[in-house]
Amino acid sequence: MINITLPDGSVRQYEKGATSMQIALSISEGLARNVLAAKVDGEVWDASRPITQDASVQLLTWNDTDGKKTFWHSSAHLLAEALESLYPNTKFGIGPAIENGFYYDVDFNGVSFSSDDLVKVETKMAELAKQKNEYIRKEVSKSDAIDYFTQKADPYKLDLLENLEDGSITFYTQGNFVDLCRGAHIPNTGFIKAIKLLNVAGAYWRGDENNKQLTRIYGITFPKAKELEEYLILLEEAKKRDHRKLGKEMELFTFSEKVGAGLPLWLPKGTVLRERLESFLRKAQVKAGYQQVITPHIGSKQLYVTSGHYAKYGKDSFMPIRTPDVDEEFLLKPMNCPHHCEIYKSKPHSYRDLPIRYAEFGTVYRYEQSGELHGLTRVRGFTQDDAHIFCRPDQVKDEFKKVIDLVLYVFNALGFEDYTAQISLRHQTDRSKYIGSEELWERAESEITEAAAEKNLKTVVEYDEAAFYGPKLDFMVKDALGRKWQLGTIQVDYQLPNNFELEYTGADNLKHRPVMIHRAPFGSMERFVAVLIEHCAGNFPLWLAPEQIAVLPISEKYHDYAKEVFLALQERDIRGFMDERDEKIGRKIRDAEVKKIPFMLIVGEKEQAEGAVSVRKKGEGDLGMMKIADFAEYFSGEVAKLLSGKKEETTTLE
RNA sequence: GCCUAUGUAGCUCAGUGGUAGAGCACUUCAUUGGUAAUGAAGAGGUCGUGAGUUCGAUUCUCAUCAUCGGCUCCA
Repeated sequence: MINITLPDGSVRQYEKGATSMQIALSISEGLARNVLAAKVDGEVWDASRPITQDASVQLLTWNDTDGKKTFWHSSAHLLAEALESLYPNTKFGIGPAIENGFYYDVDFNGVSFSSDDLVKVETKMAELAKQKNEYIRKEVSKSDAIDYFTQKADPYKLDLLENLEDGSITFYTQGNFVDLCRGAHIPNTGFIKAIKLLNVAGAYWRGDENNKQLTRIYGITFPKAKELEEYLILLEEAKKRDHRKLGKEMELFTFSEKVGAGLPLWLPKGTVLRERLESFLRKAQVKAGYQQVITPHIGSKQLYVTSGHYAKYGKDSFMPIRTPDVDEEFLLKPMNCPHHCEIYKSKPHSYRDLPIRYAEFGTVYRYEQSGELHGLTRVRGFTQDDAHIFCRPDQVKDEFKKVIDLVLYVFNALGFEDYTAQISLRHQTDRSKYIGSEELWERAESEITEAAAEKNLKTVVEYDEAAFYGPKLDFMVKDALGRKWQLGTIQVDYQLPNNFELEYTGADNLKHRPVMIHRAPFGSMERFVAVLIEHCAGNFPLWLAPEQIAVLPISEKYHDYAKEVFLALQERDIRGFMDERDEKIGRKIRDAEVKKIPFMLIVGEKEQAEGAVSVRKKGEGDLGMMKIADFAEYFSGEVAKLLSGKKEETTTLE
């Protein structure tokens, strides 16, 4: 007999060789029907795999992340089986589960395949799923495995096998399809009830552009048809929130081929939005002890040679600008920090002066690869809400914590709750790509980690994600389509102060080197606005909305009064427009709703007589009549509510 | 940069080897209205750009630019 510990801590006894499926059956039949796999001592196993010694077992169903992953990974095998039966010469790369679904990288050996062919494959998959073929695990020796794939002439599987150790190699078979696979899998293909292949894309074998490009087929599956329907509706909803679509519709920004790819043009309404965000942050930064600075858009190449960035990124950058007479070279500013270092150097500093915090909404230019450009989230010219903190080594942790406070204040005020804080550290073993001493790195890494812990941040640690000059703490959020974007970032840098030979005079009257912290709560204005648009589906917080009110006269007779109302509110910094078109009120309201205007002010005979407006709130309807001054007060109250409440700070209407 | 797809009016999209159409938006006229679309008329495009095939190209071919979905990269 063996002892099986269940997640609730209870221990049950089973025959040696019992399977997770049998354990599930002993608990309840309903559970057994839903078991996809099991975690045995922390490792995901097939539910049919015999357990031969005492173990802790967690049964996995669709409700567990690992259950879903197993389900999707098994679906990838089903996709491969369908492809092999439809396109017999196909060679297979890898087919993992991903966050939402799965993909399989395949080589069609010259046979053309496009998204039009997906339906055919889906149909085949559904047909194979109905056969309820079991996923059968088999341990094989390395030589047998090599023989099998040599005979099958699959170079990718042979390549994978090279890195596997004899004795740990398993094959999985379902129906007529055999795959090299670690597992685990769901019991049989019958669990897969709803299948959707989403798109086709190219992907290099092993992610290396020197290798052959394979065809990657993305798909998603569900145990119930209804869940697939819901997922597809969700995708549709996400598309409606796409910042590129809303940005165009709401006239926030545009691009022009003539201006150049990846160079956004901010339209008047987008500019209002951006400037509101900037002044919001500027205000918070003044309170936090930052000083605003301004630096030019180009800088001598020598500046970036000094900083070390030219050596690392110069060749991928925009080409240097040359002066006509002297042989001088200038770069479009790819970053603000070297400029700020020179500001720091413009006068001597005492340890008493530190920390010094220079902030700048600095526009930078980077030559991003053409295939990488994407709306406002990935562009070639963008404005960072940058700042550099120059401090003493003993101040790093405290400053770091203050920056975390600032980032959280910004996120709170804007309603971002679903973010991840990622601590990016060095590669665990390979230290070759980093500059700076081991001692400084260790110190920086531990201080970041401690600061995050002391601020109770929920964090994930990622190795090999640090910048080459120091570790960082990044705030990641997801866009409407589930893609993750880095917004805020905080980075410790012991290197740049060295390169620029920054100094301060210590209490000991000796020269010391300050530490730099780079930080940007928004990241870049472009990316932040993009994510914000998707986050709120274009329904911006009242204080940010480019147009906060629409004054809608019932008819031409009340245009003069409407103007009076509009000017009175403009006087109080309330933004908006008058709709003086020759349309009926119903039409004006509809158009204002579609344009996502937060407040509609309807004025007609009654309102004019009483010096009032009829207030209609977007999405909620008629709020009734108010005197103009009362509305202005109510409005300011709403703004204040949005900006306060969540945190200690309050900001008044700007 | 690489692979796949796409590019027609301000926007969303039809369409064809014989020099283009719809809806919305826009303009004009009528209408002066009370909480999600008043009616009528009109104007608007060298069909992304360049070259080739052809009697003739928006349509076919090639190149190029941009965009889409990925890959790689990201100070």
